[in-house]
Order: sequence, then structure tokens, then C-alpha cells
Amino acid sequence: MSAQQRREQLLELAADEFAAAGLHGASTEALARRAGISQAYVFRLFGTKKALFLQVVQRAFTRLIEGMDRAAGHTSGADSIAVMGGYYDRALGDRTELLVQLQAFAACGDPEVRDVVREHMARMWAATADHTGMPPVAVKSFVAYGMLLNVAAALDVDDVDAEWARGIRTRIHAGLFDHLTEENNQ
Amino acid sequence: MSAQQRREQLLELAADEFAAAGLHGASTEALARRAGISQAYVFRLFGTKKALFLQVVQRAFTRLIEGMDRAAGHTSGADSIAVMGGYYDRALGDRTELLVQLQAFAACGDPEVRDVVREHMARMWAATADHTGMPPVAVKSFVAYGMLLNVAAALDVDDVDAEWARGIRTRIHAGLFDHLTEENNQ
DNA sequence: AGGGGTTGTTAGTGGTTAGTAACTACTTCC
DNA sequence: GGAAGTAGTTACTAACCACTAACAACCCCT
Repeated sequence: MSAQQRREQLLELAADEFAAAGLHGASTEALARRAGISQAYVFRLFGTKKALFLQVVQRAFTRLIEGMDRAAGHTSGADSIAVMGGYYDRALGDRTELLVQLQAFAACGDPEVRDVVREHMARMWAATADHTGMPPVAVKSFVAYGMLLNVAAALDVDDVDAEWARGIRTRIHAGLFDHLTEENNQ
Repeated sequence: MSAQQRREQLLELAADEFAAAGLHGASTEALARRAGISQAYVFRLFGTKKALFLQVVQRAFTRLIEGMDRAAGHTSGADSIAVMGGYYDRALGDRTELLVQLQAFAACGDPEVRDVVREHMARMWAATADHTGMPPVAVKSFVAYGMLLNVAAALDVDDVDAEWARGIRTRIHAGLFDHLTEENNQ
């Protein structure tokens, strides 16, 4: 297997490990075992655990942003909100990406991690703002629902039968954002 | 110092430690050093690190929920939304509580942690639903803004001068929730 | 004065972990 | 056939960390 292929494989597996246990909780030993290679080789390929973590995080953010971008296509305004929201929502199907994002936020106590996450947050914000053309308040709302979705993934809300869990699963209709646009346009 | 006082002190300091580094990243050694006691005594008082973490998490959630409750007082509907939102927003002043919450979500890979967090999420949902009398969609929106605030605390958004950071700081006016109430009442 | 309870310490243990150094096996190209 | 590069290993270290057991100092009560 080429080093590049191996790196790909490790990034996929590491996403699972980090999603479950976070930067500090995950172990390179366990990762190597799952990949069927020696632990030393992980360090050969990525240098440090943090570097591996950062690559995993960047991948997760990039995929989500590009996925939303691709889903939005040539739509605009409320249409893109609906379509992007749907995409993000479907991300709950594979919880790993959302959990990695959550772990990235949680690891922001480390300045190096924080800078990377800020950068991707900026890209995410810009992507939705550009695509929808909506004012900051609407973009903020959209992002807020995204962050709630991260938490929903962590709590595995689909496995809970309770008032609050049903409430969190309630789909938002895109009309909400129309209202925000009208009210807050300047 | 009585054992009870000592426990209080440790819970305060541990909140800082866990907020910065999470369940796995924080060390009882560092905590004990900051408190000026031996590390062994921490275990005498709390049994395990996870037990300490759970107490810290419970404290943070309970304070936030009770704070919102107290702030809401005898208001109802949109008024309580405004007042509770204001309280939650002011929580950004002391980032520790919000960060502890975020670390709690991130540590939900552990079933024991997850159960505790779910329980507090239920209480939080019930508190806002009861106080405001608003439909699930509105409560969901309120909670979503709260989760975004957690992330804002992690990214230390007040220290960033950029489009997205200003956008996240944009205050939401309570009128938004009126709209949600009208549209989604059944 | 002394016994019991409470607050604390010292000293250690077993296990884990990130990271390193040195070596090996295989392929490819001249 | 050998030189060079690439994928990978073994074996190790130094540090850290959660947790334990045994002991000590102090205070209050009778």
C-alpha cells in the first residue's frame, strides 16, 4: 500500500477514534491496531498526534463545507438555506463528521487547534453568507442550528424517546429565514 | 478547612481545568497543585476523576438552568425569552461554565457521562418550555443559540475581529420567537 | 489524658502513552 | 547486480497519570 493510501486509511479510522474520545482521549496505539500497522508508523506518517488530529479536523470541516456548497448548487436565498440545511441535517446519518467538529471545538484550549478551527469557521460562515446572500442574523441562526446538530449527534438524540429529544429533531422550515431577512435587512 | 469547603474549592478549580482541557486532557495532579493539596487527597474526596468531572458538569448545568429560571422570574412568553437569552448571553463573561458544558458534550462518548448530560438537557428544555409556553420549534431555536454560544466561548470570539466573529456576536431580538410561535402553533 | 474522628500527607504501583532510533524487506532503476 | 528509495517493523524510553495503602497531625469530647 502506498504511503498516500495509508494516510487516507488512517485519516478515516482516526476520525472515528477522535470522534469518540477527543484529542486527548484517543490513543495512537488503538488507531494503529485498528489499521493493522505498528504504532511507530503512524508517527512516521503524521509526525505528532496533534498534527494527525488537525488533519482529521480539517478534512471534516472541508467535507461539510464543500458538501453544502455542492448541495446548494445554483440555488440562492431561501432555496439554498433549505437545501444546505437538508444536507447538514442528513449529516446526522454519519455522526462521525459532526462529532469530529465537536471535538475540534472542545480542543480549542490549544491555541494551534483554535486557530485552525477559527479559520474553518470563517470559511463556513462565508460559504453560507455568499450562497444565500442573507444578513448576519440569518446566517447566525443557520450556524446555530448546525451547532445544535453537533450536540444532537453527541447525545445520540435519535436513540432517545423524550420531549426534548423529539423537540431537537423537529425540522425547521426555511420560511423562518425569510422572516429574518425581511426584519433585519439594512 | 472542612472537607465540604475543600470540595467546593476543588469543584471551582476543577471547572477551570476541565473547561480548558476536557475530561481526558485535565490532570488531577495539576488540579491538586493549584489547590495546594496533595493529589491523593483529591481522590479521597471524589473517588475517581470521572466522578469529579460529573460533579463539575452537574454544577455548571444546574447553575445555568437556575440562573435562567431566576432571571425569568414571573415573566412569560417573549418576555422570558428576552430575559433568559440575556442571561445566557451574559454567561459569555465567565467562559468557564459554557466551556464545561461543551466539554460535557464532547465527553458523551462515555455512556455514564452521556446519561448525565441527557438528563440535564431534558431539564434545560423543560425549564425554557415551561417558562415561555412556546412550541417546540421556538424552544429548539432558543437552545440552538445557546449551543452556538458554547462554541463562541471555545473560539473566544470576542478576541476576533472578522466578519464571522461579528456575525456570531450579533444579538438576536426576541421578536424572532414571536414569529415562530405564530407560525407553528397547533 | 486519651480515644475517636477528621483532615491531610508520603510514597509508591501498575499501566499507558507519545515519541524515537535503528533496522529490515521489497521494489525500481541504472 | 547494486544503489537508492519506500513501506514498514521491533524495541525502547521517559514521562505521565489515575489510583491505593499506610501513616501522621490535629481537634474535640468526656
